[in-house]
Amino acid sequence: MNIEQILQVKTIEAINTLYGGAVDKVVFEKTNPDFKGDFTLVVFNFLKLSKKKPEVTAEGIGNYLKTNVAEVAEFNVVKGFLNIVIADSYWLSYLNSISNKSIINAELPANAPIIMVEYSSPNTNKPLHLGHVRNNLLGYSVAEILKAAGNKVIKTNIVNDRGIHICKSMLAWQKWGNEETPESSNIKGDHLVGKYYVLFDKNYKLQIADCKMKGMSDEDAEKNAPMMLEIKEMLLKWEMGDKEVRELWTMMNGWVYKGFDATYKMMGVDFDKVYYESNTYILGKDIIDDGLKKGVLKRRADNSVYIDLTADGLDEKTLLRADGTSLYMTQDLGTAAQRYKESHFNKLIFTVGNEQDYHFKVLFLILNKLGYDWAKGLFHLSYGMVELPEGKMKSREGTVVDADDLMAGMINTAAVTTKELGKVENLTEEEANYLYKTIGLGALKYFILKVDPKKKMLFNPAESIDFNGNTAPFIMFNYVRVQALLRKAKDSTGFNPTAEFNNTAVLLPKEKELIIKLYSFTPTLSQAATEFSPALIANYVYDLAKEYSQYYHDTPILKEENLEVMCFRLHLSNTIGAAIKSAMKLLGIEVPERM
RNA sequence: GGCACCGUAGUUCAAUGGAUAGAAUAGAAGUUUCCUAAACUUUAGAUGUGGGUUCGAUUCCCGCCGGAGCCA
Repeated sequence: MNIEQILQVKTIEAINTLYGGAVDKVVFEKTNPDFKGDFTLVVFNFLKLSKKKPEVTAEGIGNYLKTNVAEVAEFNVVKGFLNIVIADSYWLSYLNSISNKSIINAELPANAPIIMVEYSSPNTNKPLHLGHVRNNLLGYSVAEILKAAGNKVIKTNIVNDRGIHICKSMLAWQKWGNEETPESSNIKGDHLVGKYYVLFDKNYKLQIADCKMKGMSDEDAEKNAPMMLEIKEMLLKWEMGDKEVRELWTMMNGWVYKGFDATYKMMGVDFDKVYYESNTYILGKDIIDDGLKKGVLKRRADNSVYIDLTADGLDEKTLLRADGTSLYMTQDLGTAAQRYKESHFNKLIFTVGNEQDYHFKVLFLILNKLGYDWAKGLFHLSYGMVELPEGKMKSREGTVVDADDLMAGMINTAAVTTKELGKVENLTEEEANYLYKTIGLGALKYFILKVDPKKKMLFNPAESIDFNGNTAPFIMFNYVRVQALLRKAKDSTGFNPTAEFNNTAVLLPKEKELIIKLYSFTPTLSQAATEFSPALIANYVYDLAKEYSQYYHDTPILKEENLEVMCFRLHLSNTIGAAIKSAMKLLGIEVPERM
């Protein structure tokens, strides 16, 4: 049991003994910095039992804890708040117990829950943009966090590689491509395909305008523009397995995958299993049959199949068109079932933007109504859109922020800044380039992940992402300072970070704060895992780095004359450095050894 | 029209129903013969609006205003 759990148990005991009332749960929170104490209990909830004033109740519980819990050094009461001070000796032995141990358990228990995390899921008709960047970083980080919290994680990606929109770039390439390839044009494959997607749209719009001139309505013009008819025909051919169309499709998708791989690699994300919609889009019809049999789904007079969700406050949802063709919902029902069959997951997390909240609500509801037990484990990790100052990104208006450009820009800014600060003197070119990449991409990842996933966030391309203040470079900087201290200590004093330390001196207030901060790593990790929120880790690691930065500024470490105290401070620094590195890893951010 | 979401310093972000609403950045003023100043210190500045529940509301409920989204 850790100290918090001891306090909880003993407080329940205290209330029972003193006031004769049963409480099943009490919560201690961290004491507000303006008051003396480490943990605080708010006693207002127990007044009904104690039938005494808040101050008297708090005083009673405080006395009980002080007598019955050895680690409680003292306490004070302010109104209904009971502030508990834990003895320095406890915090010192706690630090000893965690220093040199990995703060995250690498070993998974044999019966670890299986969690499948789906993220990224791009279309193969255009390169990745800032919205995908948030998705990828979020999915990857959540997977890391769940792993660290003791789950077996399977990262998956389902590539949307078929459909009418994919035919657009294919048709444009056929018409105007002149056999252009990534090699011949020296354009990254996904960008080359994106170029033809845009080209399609441009010419299609001209045709629509032309049709309208000839007197068609808006709707008819869009439906009957020659290029629309052509891609519809192409899609039919694709579905019938037409050799020429399939070959073109295979070739162009190949270009895109090569491009995506490069982007994923740069971003530092990966997948255990990749699905392709071209293999899964047929799935789902057996579920429809099952649903019809069970009477959960119904057939309309025109032969279309639907589910009535009006009792749940939703609409009637069509699941099969009158002509028997399926919809997105149909295949999503099928793929979910297929994945369960393959992996027997306990949970399946879909990392998808909040514009699809309704879709997932319906999807989960249907699967639950069909009586599949595993449907209870489905979760939509719904994240907010990334907006630009002028509003939502629109590919048609050319306002998208391209993922590759963004990352390259960040690395470049990191290079310029690092050189300006004169920090590259003793580095080889290779080391310098690694440093620019680490800093630039770290800054970008932190900038995105520190925001609560549920909330929309704003990105202003005109203002470059900061490297000062609440940023990854600041956090890295504090890690680097620790490493510099440790190198020097090893050279000059032979400091051994794996040895136990002794410290009989009284802890400085900041030292105690730092140890308590380390103590809260584990609860923060479990909270981040239950809430699927890397932002909690980001905020935590920033707080830790900031506290350490103040400590480093105010407190001599290597210059401390008392050897025992110096040794303790080095241990503390070392442990904080390790915690920073571990936390950053959960965010998918590497830290440099020097900067 | 129906459904769900959001509104906190100039700006970008925090705050399991708890104490005087925290940071960063931009602004003002300082700190370097001292372990890496991408730092540290001081200062000024915010809960859209009106009700309700509560000992206590940024947080929960209702109305209004404003913003973005999904469904036909």
